[in-house]
Amino acid sequence: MTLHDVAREAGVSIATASRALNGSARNVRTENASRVRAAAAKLDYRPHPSAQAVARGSTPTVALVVGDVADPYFSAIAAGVTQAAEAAGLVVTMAVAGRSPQRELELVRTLRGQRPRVIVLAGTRIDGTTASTAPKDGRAVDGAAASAAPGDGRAVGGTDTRGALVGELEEYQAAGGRVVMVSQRDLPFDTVTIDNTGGAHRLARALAGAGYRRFAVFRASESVRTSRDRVAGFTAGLRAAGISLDDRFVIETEFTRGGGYEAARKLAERGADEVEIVFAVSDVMAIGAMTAFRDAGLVPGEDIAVAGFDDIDSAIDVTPALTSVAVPLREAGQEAMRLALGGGPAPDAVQISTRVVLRESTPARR
Amino acid sequence: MTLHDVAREAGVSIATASRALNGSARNVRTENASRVRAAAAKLDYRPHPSAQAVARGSTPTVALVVGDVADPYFSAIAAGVTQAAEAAGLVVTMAVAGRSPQRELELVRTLRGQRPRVIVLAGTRIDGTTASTAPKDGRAVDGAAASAAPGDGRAVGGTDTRGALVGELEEYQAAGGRVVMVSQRDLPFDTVTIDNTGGAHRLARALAGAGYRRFAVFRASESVRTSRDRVAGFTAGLRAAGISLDDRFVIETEFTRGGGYEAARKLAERGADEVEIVFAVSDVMAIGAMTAFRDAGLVPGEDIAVAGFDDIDSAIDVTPALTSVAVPLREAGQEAMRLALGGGPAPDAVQISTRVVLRESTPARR
DNA sequence: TTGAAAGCGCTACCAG
DNA sequence: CTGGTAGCGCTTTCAA
Repeated sequence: MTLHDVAREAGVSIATASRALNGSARNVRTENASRVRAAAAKLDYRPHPSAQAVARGSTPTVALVVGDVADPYFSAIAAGVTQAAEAAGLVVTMAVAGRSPQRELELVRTLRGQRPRVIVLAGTRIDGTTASTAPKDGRAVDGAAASAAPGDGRAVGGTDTRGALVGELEEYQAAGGRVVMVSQRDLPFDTVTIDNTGGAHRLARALAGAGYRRFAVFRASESVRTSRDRVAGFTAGLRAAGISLDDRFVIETEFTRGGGYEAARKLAERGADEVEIVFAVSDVMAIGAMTAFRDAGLVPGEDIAVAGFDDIDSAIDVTPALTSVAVPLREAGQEAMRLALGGGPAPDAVQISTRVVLRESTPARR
Repeated sequence: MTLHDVAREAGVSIATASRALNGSARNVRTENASRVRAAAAKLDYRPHPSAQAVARGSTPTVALVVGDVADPYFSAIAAGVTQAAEAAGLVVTMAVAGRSPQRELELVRTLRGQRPRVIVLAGTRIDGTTASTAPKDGRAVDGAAASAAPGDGRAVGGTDTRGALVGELEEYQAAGGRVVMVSQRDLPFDTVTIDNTGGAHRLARALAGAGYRRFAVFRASESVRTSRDRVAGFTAGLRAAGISLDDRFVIETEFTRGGGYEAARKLAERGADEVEIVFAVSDVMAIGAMTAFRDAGLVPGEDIAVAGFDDIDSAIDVTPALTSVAVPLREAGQEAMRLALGGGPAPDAVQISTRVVLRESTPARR
């Protein structure tokens, strides 16, 4: 079952057998090649990837680090990466960072040991690698100081674990590995980003076009870049349509279903007559908000319109169906592999575009 | 950066360094051991898993085969497996079979090459490994003929690819590997199953207890074991409560959202006055059904009650919130690892229990 | 306890 | 084009 056996069975040297089975192109006489293949088939030979790895110095694998497999956000990306990787003959090894920067660093270290061809980091949507367990007071040290422009939020991220991570990845890259970040820009690696700003911009214009004038926005904390970008794009879109957003109706809340519920409850409580429509920066928030409105006696889509962002599956399951912006996460994953496999020089970047989907939660006015 | 360097730095032989860092227990003088560890730390040494693998003959990994990462059913299982595996210091490599038995076989072959410690197959919920691409006429040959009792549905499954798969896994197991199947029983491997029958049974009793008497059931094709089990459990539960199910109201449809919609549409069309409540064998079907009822002018939860199975996230996002049976998929994944890691002799089995969750879609009657 | 050395299975360089 | 053969980095007898 080893190459040795195959070679003997085929009556050639082990070197020839190796070449016929794996090595570079046509340097084996066709006849010999087929004898080897026959022998391999007969003996049910399977190459030993680890042995190949130690001999060549790298494994035909792509290491994928996600925050949480069960989160549709990550699993959609994972699906894309897996699909593209398998098409390229690469096996995916997946690790879960659980939104902890330390864990992420640890994993990258371990994974590097496996000598994968590619490392893909599908980070969270929070600034500074992942920030949920990071100190909130901003005194964290950022390892990649040179490029940490003040005010862009990158300073969040735990005492130097971010710097260590970047260092680790840079070494890996210098040694010939490919690194791709999904939705984390500003790092010296290939990057796939999502067009949050543009999508929100177009959504705003579409809603303005549908006749809406008085908007409310439910957004997450400033440190959530995704939220920030979406709000920025949305505001700009409104402005382009000649509409201004009243600060009183921009409500900061959690980036969760509960957050959306809470914000809507508050809004309904203090009287929502002045707003015709709510834009929540994510679908789960929007869905929570719809329930809250209903609980407060307002019928979503009639008394108050609601729009979200992400176009998650349940957007069409709720009543009324939710207007949203579709984010092709799976494509983002595929694109990440394309970047990794395409030869381009390292710090390359592509942006995945998003698409507005109007549904019954935002009926055209009049 | 190799063991060699560490050994030199510590002034010991490479063999000693190996023993100090990885090998079996206390056979190294404590002083030497700590010197080696110090050297390793100083040099930032990272062992090369592939080299270890080729030397020892196995990798500290668990190979996980799922049908589709983006499907919450699989991603929840994957999350559990990953969590437990990481806790045990194992890396997970994931492969996607895309519901094709051939692909699954191919993957197992490839994965075996990696010499993983464990192989976990999270099969589909269809009989015969995966049946979607299998012939429908039942003339398929089943490789594991001996145990293929007629009528238990196992005959479905593509010309011997199932037999080949079993053979492949048996060889692997004989060579010391551990195999665990999730939700596929009747195979000579460790198995984690979901208590579909019991859950459905309890659901039926709970609904009977809430005052319901006239039931309809939306089920999938007979070849979908999950559906079959749930229907069987449900029927038994009703019987236990002294209720019988009218065959006219057992509707076979697709195991999808669209299937649920279609079934409900038909039922509403021919008049649903005779039924008080519909049990759909999955939540997605139930949700589709709710929409269809609404489209037909019936208010779910008022004019007609609806219950599902799985307790997917959106069960609480729909209106009214859906009564369902929670299936702890993540735990199933963890349990799979526990089986694999626990020493028990191979064909062991555990069942994951399910829990009824009553919500507004099935208000108590009167 | 420790070191020397024989592999593990495969690749790739070097002569032929 | 092909066959030796020297590694790849690590584990594990086998003596010492």
